[in-house]
Amino acid sequence: MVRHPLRSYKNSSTTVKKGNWSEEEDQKLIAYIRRYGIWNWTHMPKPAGLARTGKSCRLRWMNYLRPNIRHGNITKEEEDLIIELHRLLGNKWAAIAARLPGRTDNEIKNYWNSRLNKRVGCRNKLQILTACHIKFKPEHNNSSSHPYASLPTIDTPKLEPDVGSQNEIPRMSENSFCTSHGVHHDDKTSESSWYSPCSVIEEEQRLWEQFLALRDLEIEEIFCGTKMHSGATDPDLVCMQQGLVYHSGTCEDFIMDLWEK
DNA sequence: AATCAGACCAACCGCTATGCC
DNA sequence: TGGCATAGCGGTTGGTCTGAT
Repeated sequence: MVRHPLRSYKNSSTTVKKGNWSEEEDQKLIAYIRRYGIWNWTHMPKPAGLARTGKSCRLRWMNYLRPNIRHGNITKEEEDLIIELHRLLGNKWAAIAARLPGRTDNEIKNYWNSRLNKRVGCRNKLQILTACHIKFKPEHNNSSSHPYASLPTIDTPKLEPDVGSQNEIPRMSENSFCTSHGVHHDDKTSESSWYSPCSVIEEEQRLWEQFLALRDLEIEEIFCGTKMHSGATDPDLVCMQQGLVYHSGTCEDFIMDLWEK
């Protein structure tokens, strides 16, 4: 990927180059570091003959030029490890990269943002839906245009109806499914029937409520000292939301303690 | 063949952490 | 203890590539 030399700017008496690195610049940096080592990024560019900032040199070296860097071809094992580490550590790219020899935080971050984020996010949604015990059958009626129409069918454990209440939840069974039009009970022993319709908004609202309930449960579990088992929960946010103060250290320490265990 | 949108990714930027005086 | 310099981290930008139309 080539980046044009965007803009250069005057830094006191010298012009600082920005944008993509040329082969010549790379060689200069490599040669200099081989000869003198890394002693000070800020003051290194000038004696190295580079019209770059120290920051730029450091980034180029760390992400591209230093030995044992591996580029591309992230293996399935590495991918699984990234997903697992991200689940545990969140956006701590440096910490994740430290556990993947030869990979840089920048590469992992890019890989996550461009590929894994969507995939994992989608998978999490499906897990949430699974947890919500809802089964969709999009082909019925006009439901093909429904936003959930593309979702796969999910196994359907039973939900106890909120009998008698105004917001009665339709009874679900192995032969039931829910669409935006309502819950359909497909029982061979009786005629197919539809429970009261539920709008898309109501359905989405219920999904979110159930999602948040699950999240609350998870947060509660964390603060009860049990093992965190899913989701990259931001500990600071958790503290804020729950009005709690993690008094024996920072929230991050807490998460890291869990990680160590 | 031309155009466009989305994916990809190197590099930049701003902020924080750390070390030294 | 405070201030400064430097290193490091994570979010964002923007140029190129690629596949769809």
